[in-house]
Amino acid sequence: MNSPYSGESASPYSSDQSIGVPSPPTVVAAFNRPYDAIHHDGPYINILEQPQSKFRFRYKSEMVGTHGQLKADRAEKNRAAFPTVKLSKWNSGPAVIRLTLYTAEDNINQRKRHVHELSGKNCNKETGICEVVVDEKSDYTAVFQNLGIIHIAKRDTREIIKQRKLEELMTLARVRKPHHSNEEIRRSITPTDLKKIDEEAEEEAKSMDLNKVVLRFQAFQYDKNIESYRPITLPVDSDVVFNLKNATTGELKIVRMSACSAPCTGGTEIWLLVEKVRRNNVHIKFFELDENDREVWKAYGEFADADVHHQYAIVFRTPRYRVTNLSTSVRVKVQLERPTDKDTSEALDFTYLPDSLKRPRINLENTLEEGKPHFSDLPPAKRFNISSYTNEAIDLSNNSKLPLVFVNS
Amino acid sequence: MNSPYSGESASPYSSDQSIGVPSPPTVVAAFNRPYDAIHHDGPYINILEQPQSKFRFRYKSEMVGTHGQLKADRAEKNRAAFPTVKLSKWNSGPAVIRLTLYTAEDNINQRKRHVHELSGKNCNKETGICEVVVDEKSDYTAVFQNLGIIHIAKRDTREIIKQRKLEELMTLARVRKPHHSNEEIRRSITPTDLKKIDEEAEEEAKSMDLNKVVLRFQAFQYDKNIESYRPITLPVDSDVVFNLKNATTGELKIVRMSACSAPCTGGTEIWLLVEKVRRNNVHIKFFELDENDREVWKAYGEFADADVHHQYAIVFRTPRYRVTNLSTSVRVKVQLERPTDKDTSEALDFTYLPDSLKRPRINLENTLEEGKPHFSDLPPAKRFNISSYTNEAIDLSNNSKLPLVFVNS
DNA sequence: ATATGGGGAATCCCCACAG
DNA sequence: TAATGGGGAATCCCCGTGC
Repeated sequence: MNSPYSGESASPYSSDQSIGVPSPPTVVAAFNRPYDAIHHDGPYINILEQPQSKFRFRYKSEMVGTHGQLKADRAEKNRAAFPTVKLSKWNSGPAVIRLTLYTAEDNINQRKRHVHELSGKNCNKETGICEVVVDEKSDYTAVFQNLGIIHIAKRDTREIIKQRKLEELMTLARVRKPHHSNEEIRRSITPTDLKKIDEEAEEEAKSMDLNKVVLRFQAFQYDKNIESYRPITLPVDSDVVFNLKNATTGELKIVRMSACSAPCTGGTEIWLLVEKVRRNNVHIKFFELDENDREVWKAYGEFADADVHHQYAIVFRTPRYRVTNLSTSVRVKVQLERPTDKDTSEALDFTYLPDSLKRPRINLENTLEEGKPHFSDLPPAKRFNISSYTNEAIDLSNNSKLPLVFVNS
Repeated sequence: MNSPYSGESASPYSSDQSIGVPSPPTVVAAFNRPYDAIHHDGPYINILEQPQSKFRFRYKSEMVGTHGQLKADRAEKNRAAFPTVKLSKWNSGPAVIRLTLYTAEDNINQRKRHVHELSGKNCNKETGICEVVVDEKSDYTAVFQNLGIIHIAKRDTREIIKQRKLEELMTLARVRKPHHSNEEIRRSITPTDLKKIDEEAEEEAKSMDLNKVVLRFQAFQYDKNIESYRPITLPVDSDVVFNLKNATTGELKIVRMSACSAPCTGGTEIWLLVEKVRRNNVHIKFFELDENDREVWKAYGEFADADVHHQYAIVFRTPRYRVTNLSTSVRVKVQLERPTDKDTSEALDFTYLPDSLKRPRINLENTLEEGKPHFSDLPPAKRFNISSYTNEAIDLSNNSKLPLVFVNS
């Protein structure tokens, strides 16, 4: 009954902001843009430079040496820029801006403290939290150079979350019962509390996406009266930062393409070398833009699961173009597309050629050996599209869905 | 001075066979074939079925459930066979055949006990050693069904080797000083001994190849006089078993090839999808056999490091055939070849075609857009080999050594 | 050397299929 | 309903390149 959980507020997280400091801020931002806060009378944090959206998170084991810092989204290769925030509508002396990693749920209210940590200058090695002082001299602006994101191993997440929850619970209890000794505080935590924490930690660990984070900023000032820091702004979250080394959030890229034109009738086999994709989570999109860059047509390359070779190569067939009676060739675009997050690779040029059947047929059969199929055995779209010795493609995997053109004995 | 290391024999391993049992056998085989042992008067172990040469070693963490056993080298998919040995020239009652994993140095005398363990029926969970009883009923033959090879993580090897050496040292000391108490034995091991063990373990761990093992067999019989087992044969090693899940020892395989014929003049670009290769450790070998299966010609596909895409794809150019004035096509073979161990993939058929320049030229330039190079700009070997829209290959990696045919804007 | 980036090795997890 | 085989995710290690 004297469990900290059994106080008047349903959740320990709902306690008011004005006391618990410098434990991590837990009230989530109701806004993400400075102008959303105009109705709010006090100071606020203004994100001047968003972090880059793709960045490789590093494991602790990779923390020997250094591996480059999180840059600003709009950083150029020559002119580096870094995540930057400004404390606005504030001129009451030095303040601390605290930066903590949070989870990246779409619904801001569901975001929680992330297990991942920040590394670099101004970052606390224990907590993985970064704090910098801003003042008039710096125009109340904090530039976060030298940030790294430490990828906490999945196997450690449950325990870390549990410890943090325990910590929180004890802090809360201390606030509620300032006259109690540490020993009493510890004993006030019941087995039921512990069980609850265990379960919550389990659940949170399981649902935490280790491949995205947001940076949560909040400003604090030292208050002599309470001899500690208290928040002077609501927290604000940055855009999502995705882990670059990951097939579901990493960068989509076509590294090499075996051909960049094909007949408008479709069905041409093309080979792609790509960066880490997941066979069930990638499409090859062909599309056409009008002069105003509006998409006027799109279609997808065709391939089966078995045509994706170990996340790094895709053998597919071109889709038919929207018109098949072209008299001149048409330039369109191709790109990879990832259904889960709608992300796309850079788009490459691709040329649709007039229907080859309308061009003079050339008989090359005399160059074929006996025992090989004649061109006329092939589907129309293939019949002309390559000369004898490149038309052949053999497939030794026994689960390919595509018909073979030739089979080796 | 009373260190076990300071006894008369230089190495603790050189003590005579007749005492130390059932500690693992340590004297290496002087022979590997039964007929090598004919001059040897006593019983010997005869390997009737060698183990398969490629097998996936499994980590302890993979030992939930089962993943198939080590088969015999000549096992068919329908008719499974297993590593089998026979105790020959022996008819003095039941004996134990012990199977232990050893390292696979070419020089048998350098082989050491391997850190990897055996799993399955008859295998000791602590030691990873397998022992089965043979007798007249079984014709003194042991069939090792149900064997798995447990891959010990590299980070654990040093400590394991160290513990084993310590164990050995204490066993040796006990044999030398049977009247001493365990406590005394332990104290007889000096810091110098420990240091030496540490260093040896470090060195052995570093040099141990975790991707190959041999099975070492030796037979033992229970001796009532000494109340323990003693060896009745020399040990014999099986052929090497390579870890299948490894780029330097795993199976070489061409999964898919973009074309299986090209002109004899060489230089045709071909794409391969392959299983895990290492860019600096793979060649693409073209070769020709005469009617007696003697190799009469070979040449290698040309590619740069950058043409190997993440261990799974290779874009290369065909070598010129030994004759370039063919009037009919010639069938040769292609296969992957791994320099380090001379291993090769299955060979595929490949056809060299008569020089395309001798065939009628076909002008398809009217299908090309302006701004693209004309065929005549291409090297001769490329000029004819594919029609306009498949001759294009774009390369977006900025480190490719090969000239691009077209470059996207 | 040290800072940055990146490839892939080593380890671990889990799915699909054929019983 | 466990035995088999295999792909790839998660973790970790180390190399080439440019100060």
